[in-house]
Amino acid sequence: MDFIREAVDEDLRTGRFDRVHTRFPPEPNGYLHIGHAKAIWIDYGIALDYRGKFNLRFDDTNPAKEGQEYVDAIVEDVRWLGADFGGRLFYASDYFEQMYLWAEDLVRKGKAYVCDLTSEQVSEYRGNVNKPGRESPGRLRSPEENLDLFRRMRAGEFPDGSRTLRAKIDMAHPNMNMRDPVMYRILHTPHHRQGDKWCVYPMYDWAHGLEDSIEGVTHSLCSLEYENHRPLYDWFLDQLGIYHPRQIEFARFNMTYTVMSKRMLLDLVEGRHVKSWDDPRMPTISGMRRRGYTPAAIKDFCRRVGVAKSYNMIDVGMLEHCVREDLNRTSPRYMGVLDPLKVVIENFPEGHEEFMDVVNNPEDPGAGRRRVPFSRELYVERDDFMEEPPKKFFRLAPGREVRLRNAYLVTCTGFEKKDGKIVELKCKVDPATRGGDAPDGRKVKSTLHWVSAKHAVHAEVRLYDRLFTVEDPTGHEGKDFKEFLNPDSLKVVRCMAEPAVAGLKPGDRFQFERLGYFCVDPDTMPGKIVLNRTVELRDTWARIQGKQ
RNA sequence: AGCCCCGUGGUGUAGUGGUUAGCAUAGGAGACUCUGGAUCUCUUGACAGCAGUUCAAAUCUGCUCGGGGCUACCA
Repeated sequence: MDFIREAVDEDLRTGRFDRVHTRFPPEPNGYLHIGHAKAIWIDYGIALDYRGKFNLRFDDTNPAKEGQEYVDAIVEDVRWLGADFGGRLFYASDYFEQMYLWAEDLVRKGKAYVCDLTSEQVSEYRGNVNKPGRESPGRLRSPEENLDLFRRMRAGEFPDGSRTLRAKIDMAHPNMNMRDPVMYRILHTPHHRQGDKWCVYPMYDWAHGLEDSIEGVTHSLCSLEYENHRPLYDWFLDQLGIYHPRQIEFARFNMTYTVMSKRMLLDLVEGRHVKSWDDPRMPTISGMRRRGYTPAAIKDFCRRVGVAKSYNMIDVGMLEHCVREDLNRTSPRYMGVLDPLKVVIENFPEGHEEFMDVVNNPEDPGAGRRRVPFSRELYVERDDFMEEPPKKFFRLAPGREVRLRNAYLVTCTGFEKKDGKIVELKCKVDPATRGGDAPDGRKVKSTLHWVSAKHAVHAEVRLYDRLFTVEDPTGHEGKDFKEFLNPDSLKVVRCMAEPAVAGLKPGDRFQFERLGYFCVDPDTMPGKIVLNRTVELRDTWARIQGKQ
């Protein structure tokens, strides 16, 4: 039970509302990111918990920055996340006429006026936190004159920026938002849904409460930065005397090793530091989807992050934990080698091949089995062999016996070196251990993944690492966050995988045993498989190495 | 500086006058294991400070300190 649900409970108990209705109100000027997922799960989750309604509403009041591309992407992301808005998809721009009528209403009541100040003057007249503002000359005009001017603004008689409609509140208010905020600006810019119907557009503070009111929203949930706007939200609704929803603010979250603002994400895209909004390194919903994250993992993450009002920085490790937990249960396993080292099984006949019967997912008996070919020449992972193994290294080394997963126990009998680099391993199998167990019960300390050379499927694998080299790229004064971009955030390698991998389709997720979770990238074409590494498995050995 | 908000283990969060201050994650130790994965067990670690109210304070009050937000014709 978080503080928002407590407030909702209270409102229901006191009769302030007799139902619950929330909304998620994105501006279509960028792609959704993981922070939006949290907002969605608060909004939608509360609607679900209280059997209320949930709207997806585009807050499309600024045609200069918004576009249909973003609308489409956002709808797709919200659907994919699993927030079911049914037919409740709305647009603030559909309410422009009603908003305009209400604005005229305020003008008539003497609560709003047309201001002729330039934007620089408006800013100057506003004063600052220590100094009260000065009143605009427009304040003195009669309602009739203001009404005439406002109608002519709408009619397109004045150039962009020449006038605004402002609320008449208090130029000395300690809350800067109450110092006669601008309600409408003149903008001769076509709107992506309204075309050139309008040349005055409403500002957020004026529009948002009206949108909520029109839709019958009960709880208008938003982030902390709007706390100081609540008095204004309430003021407009009170002046109009219309249905009055309750705004409640919660803290958004930051995550280590990434950035979360639309502006910065746009900067990364436009500066070509990433390939696109859906680059798998991006914290965008589309990027995470492409990387292999699941809606369930993201939802679980949002649940664990919680809802509160304090500044917070979430360890990206938490997100990784959530996706591992989900994928561990649901992903079929395959074997693939990212850095191949050839192995010749000397006592295995040339040209002979066998098929090993393998469980697809040990966590899910229903996932079935498959057959994996085994032959004389194999690939194993290069770092699964050491010529001179340190203590605690349990994998292959000269004379040592290990298990090839689901196949045989093998012993390393020798290796070949060229220019100081190991190029080939020689091993022998114990034929009695077919399947992986020794009849005499002897144990080995390690199990390796492998791929039959002759049957191997080639794929391009994109290995992702954190986008930034520091936990908080925006927290270094005087430095641009892009200075901390990780030059190694993307590494592309070729991998050798077992044949079953050739049958996968874009979007399919799976585990490469011992390596991590991967998914098939949409760049995959006939004859070219492209895989993304979602996240590595927990790696105890890497930790031991790190300590040494 | 004016207004607003927030301070609980490393991180995130629960707690609503009486709790051995809970949970998750991360860290440590061990068990088990055909993934050094998963699973299981144990474990380190927190109420920003100072006063006050009270039999009793993380919880109520005041002050101090610390952090964040606000001064767009963006949202």
